Amino acid sequence: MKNGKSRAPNRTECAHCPLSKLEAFRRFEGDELAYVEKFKTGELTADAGTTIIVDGAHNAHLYTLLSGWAFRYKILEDGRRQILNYAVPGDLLGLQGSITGEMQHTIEALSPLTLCVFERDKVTDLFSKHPSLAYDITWIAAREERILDEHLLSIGRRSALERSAYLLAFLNRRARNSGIFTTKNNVIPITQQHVADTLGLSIVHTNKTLKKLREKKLIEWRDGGCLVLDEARLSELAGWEHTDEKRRPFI
Amino acid sequence: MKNGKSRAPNRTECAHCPLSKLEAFRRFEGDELAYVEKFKTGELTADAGTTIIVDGAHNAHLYTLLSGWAFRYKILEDGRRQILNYAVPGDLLGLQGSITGEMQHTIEALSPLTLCVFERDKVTDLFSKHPSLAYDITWIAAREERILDEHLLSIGRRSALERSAYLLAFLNRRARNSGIFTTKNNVIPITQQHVADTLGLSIVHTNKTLKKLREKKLIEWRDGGCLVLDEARLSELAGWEHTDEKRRPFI
DNA sequence: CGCAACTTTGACCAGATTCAAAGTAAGTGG
DNA sequence: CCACTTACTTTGAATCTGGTCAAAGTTGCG
Repeated sequence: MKNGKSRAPNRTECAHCPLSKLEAFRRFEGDELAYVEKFKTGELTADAGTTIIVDGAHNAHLYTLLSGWAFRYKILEDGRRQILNYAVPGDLLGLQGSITGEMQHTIEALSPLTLCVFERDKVTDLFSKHPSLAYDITWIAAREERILDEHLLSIGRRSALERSAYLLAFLNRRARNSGIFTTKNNVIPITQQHVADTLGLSIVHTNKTLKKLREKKLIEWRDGGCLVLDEARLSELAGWEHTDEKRRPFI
Repeated sequence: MKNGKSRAPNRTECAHCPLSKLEAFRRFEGDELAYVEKFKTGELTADAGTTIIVDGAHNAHLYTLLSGWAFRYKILEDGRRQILNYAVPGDLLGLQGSITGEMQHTIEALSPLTLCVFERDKVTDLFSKHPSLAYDITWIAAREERILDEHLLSIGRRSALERSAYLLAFLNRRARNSGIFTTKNNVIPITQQHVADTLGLSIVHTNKTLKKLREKKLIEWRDGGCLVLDEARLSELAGWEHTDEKRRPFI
């Protein structure tokens, strides 16, 4: 568990938020932008491998991922780890710890990242003053639920090959939609250990399964991650039909 | 898929809601009660086995389970089924379909049940007029997320025996907290097929695993369901530490 | 009584784990 | 710049958990 957190020297103004320029995200209306600007109390950057939120600890903040990748996980006492989900730009982190603020999972940076920081205490104020933003937060929570439902279906009922295909199609799709892929780098920055811990498989079997996807020319493993060559065929192999998303809200 | 839905002849007034008398639930404050009373548009009863919400369909309603048991599931094209979660009194159903209202899972009655019916359209109004209730809804969504996280950890990383122990401890605990157990009947009304489909196991292996729990005198299988004899030891066997919940909100 | 749904058991098989070890790539300090 | 370390990937072999197939037993119900 590294500690590579630091306050960002220069703060991104919400008015110039790179996310709001992307097609995948909705625009702010009326005085929402001004409110969010006030709601945001700071910015944080972290290196890959940095732990952002620790399981069991109280955390007074909520975060929106501004750039980079992160993931959430839980571990059993003997060290078995289950990765629950991944975060890409626009995702809200830390909401699960609602009310008490006591987190029940750990969040770690998968790549260098930037976070917008919000005070948990101020959420009540947001709910009173900006019902539309409150609704967005609920929408975001409901969306995370739908994703977890999909993951549960995968881990519970799909074969190792189907699961792998699902996960990589899923991550590639999310990455494309959140603008995290540049023209130069379309690699999902995960190790095979991450894949294994997400899918409930051993690392050895994961490696053998990914080999099959490689042989089918659906993916390549390179530059410290996974390059998806054919997302559509991965989805098909997994039997996964992703729902088309309209512009999604973010805060 | 049975269709045993029907409008309840007599409607429970929120002022006399049996849930608000239970220790597990929070009380309404100020004019919340009056608002919820208006927000509720009707009541529905259904027999065990009735499908309440169908995957892929649009549903204009939200429901709160007033009495009985329900469960949510998804199926793959070839019929493999994954049960995602169970609902006990006080649980909100249908929120995941936010915005569009298009559901991505099916909800089925596990026992005879009663639902309070709300209009999805009116949620915006609720968010504007009652931030505290809006906050509750978000809290409920975040809580469901935490539960799904636990399930994911179980299915992904626990052995068949641990998984079974976890599920039964979990369901027993939820049942106790929601007042669904009477003094006479403390049986969780599930079949072994339900357990199998929840845990990602085959029914044969599920049966053999449950046998071990029976031999350890942790459970009994009777009266069309599972009687938990020792919830604490089940939790221990699963390596599951449930977090103590304060009074939880409901609508 | 007879059907339908569910539970139980045994035998065999397969997918996935564990163990072991070697190969590869990137990063660090001398 | 090279030797060394660390993290990650790859492969093979043995083992085991859990799946599939098959069939019988049980329970509730019309």
